Amino acid sequence: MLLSEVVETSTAVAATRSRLAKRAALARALRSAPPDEVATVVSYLSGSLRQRRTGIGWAAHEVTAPAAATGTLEVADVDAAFERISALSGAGSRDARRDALAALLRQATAVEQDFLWRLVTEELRQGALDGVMLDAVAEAFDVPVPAVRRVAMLLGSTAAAAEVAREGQPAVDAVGLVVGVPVRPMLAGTAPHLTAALAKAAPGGDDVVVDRKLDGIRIQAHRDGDVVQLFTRSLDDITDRLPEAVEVVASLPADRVVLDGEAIVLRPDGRPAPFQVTAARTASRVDVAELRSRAPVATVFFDVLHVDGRDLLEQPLRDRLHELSALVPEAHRVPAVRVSSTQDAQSFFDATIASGHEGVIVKALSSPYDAGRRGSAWVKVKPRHTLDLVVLAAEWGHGRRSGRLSNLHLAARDAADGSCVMLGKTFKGLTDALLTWQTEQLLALEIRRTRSTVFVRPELVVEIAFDGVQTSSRYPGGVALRFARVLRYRDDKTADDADNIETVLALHDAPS
DNA sequence: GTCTTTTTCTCTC
DNA sequence: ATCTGACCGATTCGG
DNA sequence: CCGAATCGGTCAGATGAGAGAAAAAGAC
Repeated sequence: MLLSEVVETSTAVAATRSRLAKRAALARALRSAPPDEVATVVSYLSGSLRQRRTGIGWAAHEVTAPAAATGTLEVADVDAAFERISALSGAGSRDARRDALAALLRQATAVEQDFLWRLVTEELRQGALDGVMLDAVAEAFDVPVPAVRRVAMLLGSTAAAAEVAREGQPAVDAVGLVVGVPVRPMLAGTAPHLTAALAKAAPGGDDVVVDRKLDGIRIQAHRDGDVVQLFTRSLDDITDRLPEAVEVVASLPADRVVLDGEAIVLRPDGRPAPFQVTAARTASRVDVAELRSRAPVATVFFDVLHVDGRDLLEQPLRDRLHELSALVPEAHRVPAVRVSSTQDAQSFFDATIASGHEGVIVKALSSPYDAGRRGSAWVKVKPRHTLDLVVLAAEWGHGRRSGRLSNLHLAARDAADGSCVMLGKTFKGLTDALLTWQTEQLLALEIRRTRSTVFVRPELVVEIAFDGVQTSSRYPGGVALRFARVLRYRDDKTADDADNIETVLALHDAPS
């Protein structure tokens, strides 16, 4: 299949805002793709290359090449080119990658070059990604959407699901969980407080379990006999980085098992280490033995998807938890309670926060393991902090925010001298109306600008919600806000009324 | 030529 | 990660 | 009973923080 056909489809998809029309256009392209190219076409038309890492990013935009007059590039050639590029490493590999990229771009027309850049940078912006593509696969090959969703979950990608779907429903139905092949993890929705979470997860007052939410990294463990593998939320294999988790899985009284859980570094007193400590530990690939002795990870599980030949994905959580408690000792299970009242849930939440943990996840006991979407069977609740901060600057937005000032630079006050201490940036929580309003206000306060940023007199005060304060080497106060988002502007406050840096530092739990 | 610092990318949340 | 706006199917409302 | 308004579930897109690894660039 020609790349130009894919690009034409993408253009058609981008041209309409209707999801049904996008789906129809995508389905048409999938039907005309040859069998061995379906997976690549699905990948490209949902905004991703097939290669997980290419070593090419924003900096490679320096690379330019004259455009070809006619589109003769085949999808398979593009995939092969990126396969070669992603295999390059060692000294001089950056230039080798850029040369290979330039060679590819020379074969592409101007519109194809643009499409390839958007693929490489993961910014296709055609209004359809994996979710719409999944519907399109179902339409193209006349298979029910839930069946396609199920296969995409089991095989870990919609591209792999499409290869099966094109063979028809019997092939789709024959797919089961394979121990060793990571499953897309089930995700949780969010709620502002417990009452809302309970209403969302158990609308009819159904039974729920409340899990402690640990601030570590998600781990999916597969064991087939002596072979244990660990995967992250994005299905990266990190088996070699967490030997202590491997040992836990290897010690379980089952031969073949798939578990879902969390790895987290705990302090000697059992309280959680700051997230940065767990993140650094789980990201390190060298000297794992040494790191293990300094920052051992605790491994705890909260779900089980397979035990000795039995797939449990479609079983209700109630039954899966029964299997989990029979298989995994309590020390390696996430603390959880079954609650019959909001008060019980609240006291578990309060105790969880008091012990230093992140929050809770409310789960409907009747729900199957439904991966890939952020449904309402699991709902997370975390406490929220707020501060009134001064706006120091704002950056021009991109895409649907272009022409408006979007990303705000935020600062607390230093009471000693009235100066401002920057704590981070945020673009979240802004409505279109606020975006327009703040652009006008900030331009009136402008003192200087760079290409991307407008700096202003520090007079506007904005109320910011955030999850916590973390150690920072980038910002002058040595701390930064985690997940900052705008709640509202404080027209009633001046910069002198904004919160002080001391207030922020008091919330900081320094790593030990 | 070797060691240190900076940049870029990829990953977690 | 969080958040807003948009799309769409289902349910409720107005006449 | 039919079309319009409203609601709830999802999706896309805009862009945050830090840390490690690898390669490039700088210092001498």
